[in-house]
Amino acid sequence: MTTISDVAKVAGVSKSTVSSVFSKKRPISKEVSERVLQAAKELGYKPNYWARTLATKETRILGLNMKAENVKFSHFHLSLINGVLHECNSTGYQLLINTLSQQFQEELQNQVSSPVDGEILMDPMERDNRLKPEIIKEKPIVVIGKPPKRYENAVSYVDNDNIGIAYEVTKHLLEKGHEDILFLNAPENRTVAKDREMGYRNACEDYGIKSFKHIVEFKNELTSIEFAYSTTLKLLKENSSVTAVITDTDKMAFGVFKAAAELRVEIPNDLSVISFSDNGGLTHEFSPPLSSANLNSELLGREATRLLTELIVAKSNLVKRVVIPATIIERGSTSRCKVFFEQNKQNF
Amino acid sequence: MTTISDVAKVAGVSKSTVSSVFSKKRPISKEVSERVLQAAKELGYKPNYWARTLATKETRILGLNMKAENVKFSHFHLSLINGVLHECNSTGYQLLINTLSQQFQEELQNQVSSPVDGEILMDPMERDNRLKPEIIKEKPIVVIGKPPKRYENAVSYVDNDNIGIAYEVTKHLLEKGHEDILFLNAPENRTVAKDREMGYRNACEDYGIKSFKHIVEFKNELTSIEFAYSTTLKLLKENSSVTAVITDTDKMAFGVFKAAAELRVEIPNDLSVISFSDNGGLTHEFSPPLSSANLNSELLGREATRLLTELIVAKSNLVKRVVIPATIIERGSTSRCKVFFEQNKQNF
DNA sequence: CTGTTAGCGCATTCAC
DNA sequence: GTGAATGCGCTAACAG
Repeated sequence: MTTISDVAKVAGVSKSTVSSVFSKKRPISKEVSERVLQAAKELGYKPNYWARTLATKETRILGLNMKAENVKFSHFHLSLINGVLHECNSTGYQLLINTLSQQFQEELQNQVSSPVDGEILMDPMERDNRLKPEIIKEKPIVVIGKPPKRYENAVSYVDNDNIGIAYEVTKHLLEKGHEDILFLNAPENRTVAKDREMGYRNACEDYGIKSFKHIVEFKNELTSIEFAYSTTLKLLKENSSVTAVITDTDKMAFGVFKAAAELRVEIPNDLSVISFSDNGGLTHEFSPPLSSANLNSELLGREATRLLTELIVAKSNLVKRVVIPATIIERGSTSRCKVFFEQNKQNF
Repeated sequence: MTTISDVAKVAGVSKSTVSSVFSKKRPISKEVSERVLQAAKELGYKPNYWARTLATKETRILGLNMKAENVKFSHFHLSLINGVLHECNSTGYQLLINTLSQQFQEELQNQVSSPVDGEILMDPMERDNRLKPEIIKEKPIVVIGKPPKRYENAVSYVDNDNIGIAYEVTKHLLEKGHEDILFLNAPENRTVAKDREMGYRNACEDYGIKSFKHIVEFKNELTSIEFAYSTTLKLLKENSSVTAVITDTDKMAFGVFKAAAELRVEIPNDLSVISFSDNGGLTHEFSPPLSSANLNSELLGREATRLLTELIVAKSNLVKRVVIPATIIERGSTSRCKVFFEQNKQNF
């Protein structure tokens, strides 16, 4: 490996001159500059990333931190990353993906400061040990999704309006005449769960529905499909008054479809199904195709990155927030409530 | 920022002792170790990543290098990355995604050695300036796909058996009685193109077909969909003897479907279509669903990572190669050749 | 088992 | 414009 000293020697100049030629941080005469470049080329010299970093405290690397539990990228992550990379590319940052388990990182040998200038945190949890006052102060962090309540004013984040989406999704069903809507929400420890529950409840209340007792939390022993399947199956058997289901993800919806098929309940005729997110990119795989909200994940990624680089460049410790709009896409798994319209036949 | 010296001072020991407590690279008495840890905790100390790297020459970061032109991750990349991350996770590496344009990286201010221990190179091209003798010798590199011929024995790579897949795909059509098969191949500058052409030609020859003149290279001014659309349209108009099309990607197949629809040519009755790859994850979006090869991209990513870490750990400069199997998945866009079977009716 | 010393390769003062 | 000296924070080799 050739170093800056080698180049300096060959070019007959000092190390600091070579440094300046590459960094362009102070003017160098054209003549000297060319001599240095020539020497560098001959020796195959490139400034050493780590040494430079150690001196400048800047890595020009952005981090994307995912919990190792969900190390599998879904469709949601895919387009989110596309958004992130798009921004990185235009600002000259590289992206470091960190999916190492908390356990691994906490082992003594692996305890190291992070090699990034700032970090995007995905999938925030209610109790998330990636978020601590010490850590937040160390370097810029942008959360994607809603941070735990105690950090809401302490950390910047980019999120959808989950309360609003949940409201709209529920309203979508209510306006089709559904009055008994099952809501299969995200696990309780995910920060989105509360917002979505609130949107759901608000909509029900606004439409005079009192039976929003069907909120069910996901149990971690089962996969989300199994959970949705067993819960739906049980409910449909016990309580046939349920005419619509809202699921947290398209994966969950698979479980609902499976349960419905088993009981010969037709979708959407007998049961409407709609999902909050199209994380898995599976909406088209259903028959009928699954109605869902579109969370605009590419924009989520883009704005998070933009915000992060802004904080880095400005060396700012401001706390900012960006809300990304979401839209509902009807695909065929939701329809008017048969029961309701039969009961109210005389009114039409 | 607190450093190792601060901790050493507070704990009343030397720097190297503190270092060893964290790295565990030499035994430290329990008593001292606890005192150091205590001090570290009080001060909020973590070893500095870049200082450590500068001293050890190890970053424990793997690079994934994509050309910036195709900075958009497709489905193919998604599962490939899942494979890469899976491996990273079990070996404790982090993943640095580098999509910076060649142009950016070549500007003087941005010239830096790479911050990774080794790199995976995607989408190799015939003339690829990421592959040069100097670079290859610097640190371990694993190419995904086929490297340019002159580097085939100089660099490790993981690839599908593209000749074999192309042969099988073509054979698949030939055995259904198709004798005039259009092949919309990848752009000439992509290294896969030659292998696929060879497989196609071999199959045609083995089946006594001489009209394999329909190989068409993609022109860069158009999108692949436009290219496929216009080429197919033109050909179907001029030369209706074409009864089957092989496309490089599922995206391309969209163009074929579009052209067919416009001419009221029915798929698969009048025209069979099959794609080499399901890069876009779109195969199910077609009606009928698109038959295609499955390139096993997750395995591609996993094996590439495994190979790379092997080379890094062994400090080896061996050149290795891994071939990942692919399979053909029939989905409905290919069928027996009507023309052929009508012509040969008497034989059945 | 622990301390001392000497770099790792670069950027950044401060002189000239 | 350029050079010399100093330090970034850590590990490693040697010594005890």
